[in-house]
Amino acid sequence: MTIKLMLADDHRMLREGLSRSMADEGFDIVGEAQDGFEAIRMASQLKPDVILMDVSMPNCDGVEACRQVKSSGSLSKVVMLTMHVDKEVLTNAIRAGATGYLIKDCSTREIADAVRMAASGETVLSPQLAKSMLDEVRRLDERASTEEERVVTKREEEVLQLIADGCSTPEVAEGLYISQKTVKNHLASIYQKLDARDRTQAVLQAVRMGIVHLD
Amino acid sequence: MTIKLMLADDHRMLREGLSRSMADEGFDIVGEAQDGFEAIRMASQLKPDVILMDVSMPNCDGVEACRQVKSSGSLSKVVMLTMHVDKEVLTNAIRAGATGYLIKDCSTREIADAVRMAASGETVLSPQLAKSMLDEVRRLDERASTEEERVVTKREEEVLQLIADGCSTPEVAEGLYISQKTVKNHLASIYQKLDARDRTQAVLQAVRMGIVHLD
DNA sequence: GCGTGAATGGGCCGAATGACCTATCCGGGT
DNA sequence: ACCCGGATAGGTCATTCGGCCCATTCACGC
Repeated sequence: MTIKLMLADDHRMLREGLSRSMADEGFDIVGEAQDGFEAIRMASQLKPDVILMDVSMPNCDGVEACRQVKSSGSLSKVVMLTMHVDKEVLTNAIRAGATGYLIKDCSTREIADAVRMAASGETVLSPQLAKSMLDEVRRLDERASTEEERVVTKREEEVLQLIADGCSTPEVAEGLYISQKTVKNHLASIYQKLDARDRTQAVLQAVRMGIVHLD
Repeated sequence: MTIKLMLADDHRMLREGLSRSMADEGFDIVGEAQDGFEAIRMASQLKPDVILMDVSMPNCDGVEACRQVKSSGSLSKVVMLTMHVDKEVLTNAIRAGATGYLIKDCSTREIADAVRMAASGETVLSPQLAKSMLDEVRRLDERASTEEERVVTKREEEVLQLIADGCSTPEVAEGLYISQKTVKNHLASIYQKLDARDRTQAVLQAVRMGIVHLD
């Protein structure tokens, strides 16, 4: 039960290098396509378990080719290869039905692992991509947990969160055991700090800044 | 240059099974800890390349132990193991400085791959976790691109977007070349459909549903 | 043709909102 | 001892907002 692998990339050098490496890793290289159209044709004939597909190719790019292959009812898994980390392209690839997404400078070993995982139906992200996602988590997290340099005070933050949760001014007052007037004062202060002119903009800005969270 | 691996898990069965499997995969198992404190002590003495650390352990859980190890200046990479996919725990683990995050029912091969990647400094996510992240992308994407089954009409969507962009009622009216009254009518309709009682809640709900986008 | 829903518009009214002003109290830092 | 910022609270005011009536037009489908 060796895995049938198909390659699609317009650069001969890269294609042949990859072919050799993957063969060494024990995969059965059933075909190599030089452009998107060829990839679509070959996929339907060869029925590979996994297709390693370059994002940028002449005659129908990899994302579109992936979409075509998937919509043809093929069971082949598609792992996209790309030169750079690009969130936009990643999103499009996912939309097109790609099972994995790798950047090209990862090691032969990593590519092989990704192909094996894809063959078994697992979704695979390039470590660098996973890292960028996690970095984002870290970034958002830091914003949220920075006690110092806080733009709004703790109390103002509480007001914002309650408003985001759907409370009106009197309800916020009740929730915080303070008067409506104080709530309005906090809001006025918030508007200045967040450059907002009403509660709607203030909450949206707070969401953007990670100060409050949507359930 | 075999990779020095340390294990930290309170279940003897799992620890020994993992130890054997990882040894078979070619790793040098330099130590096994039974709880968080022991893990911290052993990490500083043994200086492993990678620590496979269970999230839940007596005497200082894995996340806290990871934090301690990292803050002690250790260069050991920490890969967290957990029973279930939990976004909250994942976030905490990342915050604590974990290099990877795996769920326990993944294969020996996957764990081995993860350890190798972690050792080389790559961030690793369990395929299932990566998948859940991608699923979220897919979900959001579908919401955004579903032409049919739209909850709010095109016009209502335009109103929502302008309000999210910071426009007041008269400004929305101006922007869409309609009267303020019509804007209010659209808003009233939106409130019903989105179960919101004011523009703030309507916009937040729209953001949650992917109907409008924050710049 | 007839109904339905989307989009447009009006009037009315009470409540909510935001702007601007003042004031007290407290804690931390100069 | 003094000042400052945060949190509390009040007043007044015009504006906005949302609820509740209503009507017209147009396009689509049955």
